Amino acid sequence: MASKDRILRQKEETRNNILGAAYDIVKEEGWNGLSMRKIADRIEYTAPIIYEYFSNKEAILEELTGKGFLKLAKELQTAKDKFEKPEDQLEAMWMTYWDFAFTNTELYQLMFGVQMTCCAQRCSAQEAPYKLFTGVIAEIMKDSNPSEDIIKQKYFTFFSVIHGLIAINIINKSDILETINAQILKDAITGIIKSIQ
Amino acid sequence: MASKDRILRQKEETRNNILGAAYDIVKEEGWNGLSMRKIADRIEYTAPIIYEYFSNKEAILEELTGKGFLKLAKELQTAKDKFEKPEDQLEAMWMTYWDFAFTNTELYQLMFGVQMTCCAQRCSAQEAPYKLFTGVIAEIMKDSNPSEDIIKQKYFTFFSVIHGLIAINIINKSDILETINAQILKDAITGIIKSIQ
DNA sequence: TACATTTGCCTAACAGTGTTAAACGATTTA
DNA sequence: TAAATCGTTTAACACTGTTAGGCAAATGTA
Repeated sequence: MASKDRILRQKEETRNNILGAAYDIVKEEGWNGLSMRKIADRIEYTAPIIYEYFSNKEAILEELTGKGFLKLAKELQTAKDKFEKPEDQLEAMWMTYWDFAFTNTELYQLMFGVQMTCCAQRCSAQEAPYKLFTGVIAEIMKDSNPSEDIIKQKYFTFFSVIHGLIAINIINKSDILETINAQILKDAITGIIKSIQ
Repeated sequence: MASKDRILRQKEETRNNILGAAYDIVKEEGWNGLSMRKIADRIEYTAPIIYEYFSNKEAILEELTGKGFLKLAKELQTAKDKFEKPEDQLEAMWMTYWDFAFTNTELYQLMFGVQMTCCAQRCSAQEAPYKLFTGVIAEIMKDSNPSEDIIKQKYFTFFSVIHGLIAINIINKSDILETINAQILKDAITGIIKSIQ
């Protein structure tokens, strides 16, 4: 009964086709453009058969997420293997992480819940917090006569740490110890302030 | 014709009611639970009248985003006003920012595009990158015999900066100068590595 | 007061979504 | 050959955002 094998192989293939089609659609039309019927169209089937491979749409996303983490882990490993000293390894790994996010943006969005806000056209209100922060930063740095770009950079440094920390906490729903949060937050803020004084 | 005024006031009121109802629904059922018909139900109207106040659903979200930034700016301002020295102001402002994110989580999610990933049950694959990083961090810190929590903390510090930086870049779609990104990234990575050696 | 116009609001509908149940033809099994 | 199973589709349900049409009350005009 070698035909059993062939059928199993075909099943595995269409399973992969579904995942591939889904990711292709997302790359072309974004996450909002993804629908079961569109996936079915690509693999030249009708929508209901997808449910014989995945229990629902979310299951497809979860599998893609899993594949994403696997791919990331693999790239991190090869980055690590290029160096001997752990300091160099760590730097290479984070650089790889950075690159991964931008060569697989859609995947990264799925894995870490980064949504493109509808309000991309920076509603003018968005400027107010920005100006408040940069104003104070400029005040602290006034002795060294910093350029606009330097101030912007310092602002983004602050923003990155704190927004990043907030994001993990929201996504992981307070899986992280409160003390760790407080420690990182305090370290980051005082550290960056010191570095700009 | 004072009735004109009353009608205008009523219009403004239902406009606010729509925004309020929308935000209430989101707080109760999350962003996926928000629909035009549910909003209409709350304000005791039918869905189409909402379109006399907002051109579409996205316009409602945009207005909420705007309100969010306004509220944030106000809170930042009062935090700033409590101190004289700019260093203290900046610290107070970022702490306020932090608090804002967690007392207005849904709003923050909308403003900065933080999605709760479906894969909240940390698909085991998610562990692989985590273990890779913490492994190397532990190696660097091995002389000081660090606890699990300390290593976790260092990992999250890295993650925060880099994920935060990635998130801004994805959301703002490369509005930020490449040089600034490179600078922050390099500063952060080498800085944190130095701090754990 | 009588007619015309505007306003406020609703019902119905369209096209799309995720998902399920029923059916139907082909293939495999007994 | 008859029965059972499999792969696939059609049809439907309950939603979604959004638009067009209509009805009835309020308003403006003669």
